[in-house]
Amino acid sequence: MPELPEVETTRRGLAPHLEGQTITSVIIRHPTLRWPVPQQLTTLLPGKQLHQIQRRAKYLLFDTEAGWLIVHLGMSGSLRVLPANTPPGKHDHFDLVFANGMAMRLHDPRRFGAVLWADDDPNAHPLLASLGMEPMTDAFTAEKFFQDTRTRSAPIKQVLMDSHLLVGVGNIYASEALFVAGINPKTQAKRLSLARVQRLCDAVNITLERAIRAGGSTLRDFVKTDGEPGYFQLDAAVYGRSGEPCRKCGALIRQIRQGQRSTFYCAVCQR
DNA sequence: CGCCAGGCCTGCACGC
DNA sequence: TGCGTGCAGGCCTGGC
Repeated sequence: MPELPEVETTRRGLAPHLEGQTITSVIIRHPTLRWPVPQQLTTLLPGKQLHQIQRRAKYLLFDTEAGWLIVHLGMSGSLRVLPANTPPGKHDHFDLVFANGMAMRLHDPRRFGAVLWADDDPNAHPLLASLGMEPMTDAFTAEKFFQDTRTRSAPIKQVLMDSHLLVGVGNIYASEALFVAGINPKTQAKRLSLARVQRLCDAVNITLERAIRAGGSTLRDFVKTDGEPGYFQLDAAVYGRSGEPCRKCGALIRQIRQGQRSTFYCAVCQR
């Protein structure tokens, strides 16, 4: 479920409730998510303060006095803040409990998510060390992405989702950004001109920023006692609109398979 | 029942 | 031999 905008919305929703709070206990109900949940969290974290919540790609980074807790939401994960004594549901695998009586609870039916640990620099963690450029930052430039794609003969849709080049663009936003840029998802990455790469990079930033803004209205949903955390509905231009008319030209939106993933596009607007 | 789902790592085959 | 690259498989559960 979560793509970068959802992860960033989660970060912004959690931060005001948890930053500065002291951790009193850690509850691991399911010891294996995508990878084993480090057992030592239960002894490392109690008594330690949570300074700040940061984000790198789709990883949430919890800066604590003892080190860094790293959380990835996978495809079905969500985090919320609730009273620590709230009875856990079937897929509530992990709690961070705080001195103020609240807990941050990880819910993840498919268990593709992860809870990891880094003693110091989380960006040096093996899973984060080789990540590519962060969109919506100065580090993300069209010139660099242009250089990086000169050897890539794969379709631009798939290259756009290569986290070693650029992070945070998942299956939905890859289709959306390519529509905004007017680029056919089947185009070989290395055949795009610098000007078109520039348009694509702008489209990635605009698409993600717009989705994050849309997520702002859901922030209050991160604190409540029951129900689902309520991710926002994306107002997609092409994603999931197979067979429906393009909002720009009226042609029917097409759905194809690329790398075992669905891609949606308008064959008229995207060349 | 089969198929689909928004992530992302691993391992394999291939070509330079 | 050692890489970068492209591709398939796999992890799980739930909804249609």
